[in-house]
Amino acid sequence: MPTASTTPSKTSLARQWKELDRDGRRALIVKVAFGMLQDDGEEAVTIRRIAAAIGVGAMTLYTYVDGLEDLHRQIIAKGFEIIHQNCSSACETQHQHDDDWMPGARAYVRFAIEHPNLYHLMFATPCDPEDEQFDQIMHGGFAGLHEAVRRRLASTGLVGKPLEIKTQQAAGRYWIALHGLATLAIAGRMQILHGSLDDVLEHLVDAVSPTKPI
Amino acid sequence: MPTASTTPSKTSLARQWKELDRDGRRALIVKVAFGMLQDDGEEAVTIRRIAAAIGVGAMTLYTYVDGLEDLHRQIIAKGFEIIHQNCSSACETQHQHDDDWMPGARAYVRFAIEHPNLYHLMFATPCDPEDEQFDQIMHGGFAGLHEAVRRRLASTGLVGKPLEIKTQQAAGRYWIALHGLATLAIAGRMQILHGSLDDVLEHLVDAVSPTKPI
DNA sequence: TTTACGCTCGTACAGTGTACCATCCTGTCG
DNA sequence: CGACAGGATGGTACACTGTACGAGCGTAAA
Repeated sequence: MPTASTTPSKTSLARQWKELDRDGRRALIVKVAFGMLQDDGEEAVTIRRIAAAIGVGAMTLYTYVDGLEDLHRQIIAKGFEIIHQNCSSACETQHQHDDDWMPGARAYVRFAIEHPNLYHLMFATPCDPEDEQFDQIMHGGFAGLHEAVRRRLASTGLVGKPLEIKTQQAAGRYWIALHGLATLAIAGRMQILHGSLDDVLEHLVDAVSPTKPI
Repeated sequence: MPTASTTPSKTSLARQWKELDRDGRRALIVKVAFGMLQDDGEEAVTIRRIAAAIGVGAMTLYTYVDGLEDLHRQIIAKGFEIIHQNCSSACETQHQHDDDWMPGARAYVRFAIEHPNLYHLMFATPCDPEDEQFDQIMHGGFAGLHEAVRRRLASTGLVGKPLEIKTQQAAGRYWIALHGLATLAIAGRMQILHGSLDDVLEHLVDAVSPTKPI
């Protein structure tokens, strides 16, 4: 009885597990947890459930992952990789001189809506400024957005000299708007706004995109 | 040894409890839970802990509250009341013909930053469109924001006829921006943006505020 | 062969929400 | 005044959670 679910069978996972080395097993754990987050929500991501899915004792996971929080960090890092990739490729597909801000914005919001549990985990998990690993991940994710904004501004002639701070601030506002829309949409709070999500997004991007030289 | 904590002593709560009627006890439970959320975070809001704080058995709470989810709903409703009140009074204090959008925006973001756990609970809790109680609460909260935006637009002459849909959409964008900033600030993600929070807020509000007649 | 080390996981502890049900208290009726 | 009914109370229990501890194991080095 094959199902449409992306979850591999337990026996398949057990076979994979046996053949993998340390890093591979670590990756497999994250992958399984990732799938569970996607399919069943954050509360379903449980050490015992993951272990059972792979076909291994619960305590075994602790040999490869430093507890549930660490596992969450791994999932978040993977999430930032994906969103970075999605938005980058969405920006690439348009012509360089096109000043259309929408494809990247749409890719961002679509990612959030298609991965609500993941997006929530990525941004609702509080991170302390001391954690340099988290800082690394965040900067990596934001760097992609900033780069896209910088190039777009350059292509439209809105920025002559490389005013890093200014473009970073503009990217920040862009990000804030996208993030606000994404989180409200995920939480099911968009129904009280009139108009389709795409319309809202378009007007929002229009409002927040720099139209004067900065 | 008096502390600065807002948490009343257990004996005091037990005394209150005895003197209260059904609704009063229900309100007391929500109040205690509210304080715990504020002081110790969402995970600390526990049936057993609340019951212990009041000095009553855990199962007793179920006579007044329909489980933890219902309790969360009560807290969320209280949160919307407060944010509505804060933003309204902030908007009132400025002159009617003043087109400054900042006081209300500042009040909104300040509320979120001063009540991070509450704000997170209010907006991260997914609500299904069927739940009309939730719908009621949401509409109440948003109505205040919409009203403020509508009056401001009217005072600046940007809207002649009462174009409800348009002003509601404008209010939606305003809200999305504030919400995005608030959630990123709460999650500690603002450090990678340059400039103070107030600067970011000012530029953001400037970008998202309607400047042409709509 | 002996020793050492890392992987595995059964057991256990301290939590969680909450269902069930015996007890008790209180208000009402005979 | 006594008896009964109904709601409030909370002890116990079940199914979960994360994870600490330590015993058993296979493999590799000495």
